[in-house]
Amino acid sequence: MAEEKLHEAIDAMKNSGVRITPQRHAILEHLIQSMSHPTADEIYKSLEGKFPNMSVATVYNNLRVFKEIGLVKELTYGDSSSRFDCVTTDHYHIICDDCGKIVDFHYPGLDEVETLAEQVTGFRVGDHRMEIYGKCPDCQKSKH
Amino acid sequence: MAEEKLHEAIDAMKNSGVRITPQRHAILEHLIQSMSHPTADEIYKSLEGKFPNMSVATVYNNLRVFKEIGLVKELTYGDSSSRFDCVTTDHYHIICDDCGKIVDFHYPGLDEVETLAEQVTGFRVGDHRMEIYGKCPDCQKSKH
DNA sequence: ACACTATTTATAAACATTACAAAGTAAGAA
DNA sequence: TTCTTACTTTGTAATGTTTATAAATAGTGT
Ligand SMILES: [Mn+2]
Ligand SMILES: [Mn+2]
Ligand SMILES: [Zn+2]
Ligand SMILES: [Zn+2]
Repeated sequence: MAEEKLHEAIDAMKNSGVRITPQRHAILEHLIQSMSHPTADEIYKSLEGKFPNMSVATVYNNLRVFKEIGLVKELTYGDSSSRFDCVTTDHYHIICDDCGKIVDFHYPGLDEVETLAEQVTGFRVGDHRMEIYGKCPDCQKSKH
Repeated sequence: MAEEKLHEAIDAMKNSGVRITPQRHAILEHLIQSMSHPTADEIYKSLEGKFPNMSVATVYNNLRVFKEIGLVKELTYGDSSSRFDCVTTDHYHIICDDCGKIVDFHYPGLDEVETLAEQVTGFRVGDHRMEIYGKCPDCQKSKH
């Protein structure tokens, strides 16, 4: 399943004329296998073992390339650094205020809100984003 | 109306034991009168004339103070710098992809989504955020 | 006026991200 | 396979926003 997704991603790169380098392969693999929403630096650190000489700029460069060909989405929250999501199908996120955990969460698109916004503001709507904030089950248990 | 809002803000500061300084007064006044969502640096630059010696740190410090006593909200988008909103009643924003314009937009809270997310994820939900992206009327006209 | 504390200022530091140039490499052509 | 070339990686410097720090300043209550 993850294997399959990686192959699809590599095909997408070939079709876009983007070269497949060992670094790109590893970054994609990490994104797909981790099943999380890592920061550029987390990816960089997780690949230190395999690529002791890889530059952090390479991670940033390639995440941008992946974004451009639609392989990943960038998630920008208030905190310092962006996170990256290789699940590009529409979904929302719910985020723990205490520990920062990010969990995927599906819901039909908010078409009504988009339509109303279009009517009220005169904008031509293209997209929207939504996140929900709260306390995750683990953090609810700890009596802090 | 803006005058009134400023007075309310000053009262809130008094009640919170926060001193009223000329800088704080000016920052609040700018936030209220501009009717926009300025960055810290935009506020800083707009007050250069009146306060040639004001430090940019003062702007950041005071925006944090205002946030703590609930006078402003910080808006963090993907781009580099935070924006600040002195309208603290619940509302959403629609943002132009081309020129960055931010327009307020009212809609009943998305209670359904919050409830569903709570059930599906086990999180205890506290809050949510949503923005809509599109092309503003002005940018639609220009044939770029 | 005095004392006390909050605030401002100037500056340096932190941090994520991008820019740049030189060295290295993937991929197609010969 | 070897060659060629444009793309990629690397190392480092630069950028831009925000925070930390310490000394100077200014509100506030006595
Ligand atoms: Mn996700
Ligand atoms: Mn607003
Ligand atoms: Zn948590
Ligand atoms: Zn616009």
